[in-house]
Amino acid sequence: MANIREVAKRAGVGVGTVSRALNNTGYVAEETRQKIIDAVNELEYTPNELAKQLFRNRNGIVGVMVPNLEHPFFAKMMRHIEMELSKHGYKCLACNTIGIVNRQQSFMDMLDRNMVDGIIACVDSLADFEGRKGRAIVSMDRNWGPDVPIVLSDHGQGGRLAAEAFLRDGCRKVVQFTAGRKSETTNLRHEVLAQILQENQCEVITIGTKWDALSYAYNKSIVLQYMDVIQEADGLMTNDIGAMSCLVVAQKMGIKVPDQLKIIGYDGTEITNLTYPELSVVVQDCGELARNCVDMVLDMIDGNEPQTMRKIVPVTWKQGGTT
Amino acid sequence: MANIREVAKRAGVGVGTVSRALNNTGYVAEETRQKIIDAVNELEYTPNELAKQLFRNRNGIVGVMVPNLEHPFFAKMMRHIEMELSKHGYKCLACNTIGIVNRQQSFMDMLDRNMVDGIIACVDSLADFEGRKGRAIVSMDRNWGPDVPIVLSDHGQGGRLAAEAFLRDGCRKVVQFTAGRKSETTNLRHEVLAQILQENQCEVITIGTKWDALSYAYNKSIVLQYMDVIQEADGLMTNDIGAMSCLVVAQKMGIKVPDQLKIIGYDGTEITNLTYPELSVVVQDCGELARNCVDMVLDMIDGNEPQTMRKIVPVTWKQGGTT
DNA sequence: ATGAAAGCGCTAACAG
DNA sequence: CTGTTAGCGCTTTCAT
Repeated sequence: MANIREVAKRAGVGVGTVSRALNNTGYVAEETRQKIIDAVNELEYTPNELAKQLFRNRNGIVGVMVPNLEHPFFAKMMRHIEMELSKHGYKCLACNTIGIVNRQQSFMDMLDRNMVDGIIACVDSLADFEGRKGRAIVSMDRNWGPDVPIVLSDHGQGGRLAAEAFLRDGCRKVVQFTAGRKSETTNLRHEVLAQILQENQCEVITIGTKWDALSYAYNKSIVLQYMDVIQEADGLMTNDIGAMSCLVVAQKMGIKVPDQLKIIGYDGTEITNLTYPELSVVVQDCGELARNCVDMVLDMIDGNEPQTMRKIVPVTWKQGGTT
Repeated sequence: MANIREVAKRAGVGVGTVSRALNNTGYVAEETRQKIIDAVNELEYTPNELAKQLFRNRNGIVGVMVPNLEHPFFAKMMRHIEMELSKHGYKCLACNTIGIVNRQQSFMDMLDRNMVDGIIACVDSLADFEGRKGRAIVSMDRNWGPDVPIVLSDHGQGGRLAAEAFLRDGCRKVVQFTAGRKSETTNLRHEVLAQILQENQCEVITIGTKWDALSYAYNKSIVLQYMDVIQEADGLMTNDIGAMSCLVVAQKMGIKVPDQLKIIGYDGTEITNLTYPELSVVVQDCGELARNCVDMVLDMIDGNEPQTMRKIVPVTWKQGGTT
């Protein structure tokens, strides 16, 4: 645990010279540099990042909040965000917000305490954003008001793609499960789906749930609870997990998919490859979402105003065997 | 961005007093305390954690390495580890190691640079552990040699539970896909399974793969590649994703599960609820694994020797519809 | 009970 | 080219 002063002493130079040599900043004679390198090796010196961080008032860490790290969609986002951050030399501090009171607030506080340089938040409520205008915060897929830039999928397009698939298959009565709060940006998919289907004389039943809790058991219980509604429908759309739950329950009850019921998953995470038939899905481009979140937050950390307050990323359709 | 000196000046006291008041350390008169609190509020002062961290030479962060944050098992571990760390006031720095060269090494370096107080590693190779004896490193499920304490599931028991299920169902020929390197602790499950089955006149075919890459596509391609072998078998065990891939492919080919083929998943992540029939699985207790990893690493951060170099956590059997 | 002062380990400005 | 010095913002003796 040698420090820079010991290295300097051993090399017979001043600490400033050591710092310059090690950081390649400013001039240092080749001979001197070599003496310093030797001293570093002999002492097994490694710079203390904590001291650098204090000096710079930065620590190169971005906090990433999601409701649940285990949820396939958020896990995927987290993977992409972490890799993208690492490309830029940043580290990723991960945080589950569900199930821990005040977790979100304490995470936001870390910005003030300089424990993170910025935050990417994929969570619902806007708790404690007040007074943090100008801080490096980017929201993923949730509207936190006019002061927080948001990166999100084109859910209007998502709703349209799903509607077109249902119409293509001649559906007359489609059920959709919505998640979380009304008036969320993410509910646009359901509004667009309903509008397009209704314009085409297809009935739409919209059922509100709180899937976001991501209890697989809860998902299934909801499906079971509404099974009578589903049985009378010929189409269904909800998030991946919900859709897969429906598929399983429908199969168990002898409903033929896709003959009697078309099912569309929203998100398109990898797990939708693991059913039979494979789920037809609207795919969110997590790589691109992550890239935009990271670019924006790093730009803000550098002190710039957000280039845009709203970045929309296209979604794609992936045909499976359930439509 | 007021600092402690400005607060002190405003309150008309010394910085030491402010520090003591804010941290409840040492005496401070009620009247003085109040003046300080007022100053804090007026200035909207928040302590700079970076400075505290330098002083303590700790930052309250534990690095957690996994191959892939998106893999259901590692995502589950990450969730549990993060929640467990947060219970103890620690933060979780997440890291994907797959697909980025030298990622693991640079993560290990962070220990030396004081960028993390400790590391929980769920990765294969032992790159760069050399010379770090005594550092706060805990390994999850991988043997990194005698100097690194390890927390792992009782894979012997896991193999036994699976074997018993196959025998109960009268299997005569069981295929198992092994993942990653030979001689891994995790391969014990396959050895025990093979031994028990063979003792009971049940043939065992062991096929080595590199599932760990966690490409769902790769999983499926492997299953397809060995489909002729699988078709002649009446039992199959591999990790959750592999097992689900098999289930899908088998169903697609008209193989009846579980009548013609019994399938057992190893890990027991939530996604195994999402097939029909639900997968029968050996469940790893990620909560308990996480608790032990965290307890050990925090203990080591406190400067203690590991209480044990090997902590084994029981697994459980969960009966699904595929056996 | 409190203020002054000495660091924590590093960087950067400044004078030579 | 290099050594010295003054901080970064905080905590903690140590007198008083």
